[in-house]
Amino acid sequence: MGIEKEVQQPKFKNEHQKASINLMYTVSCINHLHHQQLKKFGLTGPQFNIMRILRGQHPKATTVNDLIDRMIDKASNASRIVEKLRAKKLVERSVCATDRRAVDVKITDAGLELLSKIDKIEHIFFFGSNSLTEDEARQLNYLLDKGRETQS
Amino acid sequence: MGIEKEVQQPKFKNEHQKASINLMYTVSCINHLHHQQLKKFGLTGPQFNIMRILRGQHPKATTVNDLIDRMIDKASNASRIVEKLRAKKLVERSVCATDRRAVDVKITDAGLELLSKIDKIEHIFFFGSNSLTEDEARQLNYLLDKGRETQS
DNA sequence: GTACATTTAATGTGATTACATAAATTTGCT
DNA sequence: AGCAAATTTATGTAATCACATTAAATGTAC
Repeated sequence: MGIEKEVQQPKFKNEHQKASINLMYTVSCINHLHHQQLKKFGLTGPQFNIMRILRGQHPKATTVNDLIDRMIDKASNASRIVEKLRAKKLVERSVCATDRRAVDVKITDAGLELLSKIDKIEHIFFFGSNSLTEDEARQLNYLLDKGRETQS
Repeated sequence: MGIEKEVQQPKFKNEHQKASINLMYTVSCINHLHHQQLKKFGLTGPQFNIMRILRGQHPKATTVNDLIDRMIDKASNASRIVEKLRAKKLVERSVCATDRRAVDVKITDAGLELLSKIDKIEHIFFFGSNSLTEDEARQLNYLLDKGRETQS
């Protein structure tokens, strides 16, 4: 269904305004889907995002600051999210050996195991995997990168 | 800057996964920008969204239920957002004449005036207005609509 | 007309977010 | 070395969100 129907707005000022609303609406749909599915595994979206980053670095540790840099939503509260994950024994936290201000975070075996379960619904993290061709997805990535260029 | 650099992830499993992350990252940027700018006018993003819907219907009233249907993020708490706007005298609320369960919401003159001020930074609500051509924005809209098709 | 299900909005709640601030450590300068 | 500035993380707080529940009005079947 086109965005006009979804938000019941028949006309937009221009394609750029429509794109702005279309983007926000699309991501809202994605987030709701992720939220629903991740709930079954006891994770929130930001928690899952951090877990994915940590798995990508495994077996190396990642500092909280690195996590912030790599996170999709850089404003979320990384250290409190890490604490939630630690309480669930999905990550370990330790003072960094070379910089005692920093905190090294590592995914645990239990964390890796949980992620491997979530891998079974991996397709929900692939946007348009059933409707867009690889080329179309590539084109979408190109347009997003280009559109972000002049955002301030 | 491409999404690989932004989230420091050199490789993705496929273009669809990259698109998913790219979408979420892009909208996170948009939201932060909107948040920063709207703060100056004392509005949050969802509040502004509702105000825009009400202006579009003006001078007709809109029920809370209609607002929910039209909102970009349909899960946010419409009636509490309306109450915030009413407290600022930007909207009026009245029991619907034909269905006393429903609540009619109307934008006030003060609300319209505030929106006309925000119109001066309208360009921030046009995604990629300085970097994407009209055709490219149209293509982006096409890909978003198509990609959403098979989301569940 | 009555009883029961449905619709519509508001509210209670626990969790999360945004933002400011604090505390500890490191860096850089002289 | 000594000291100010910068960096890194954690925390306090108010606002917001997700979700379940409640309350009121309407619709429907008999």
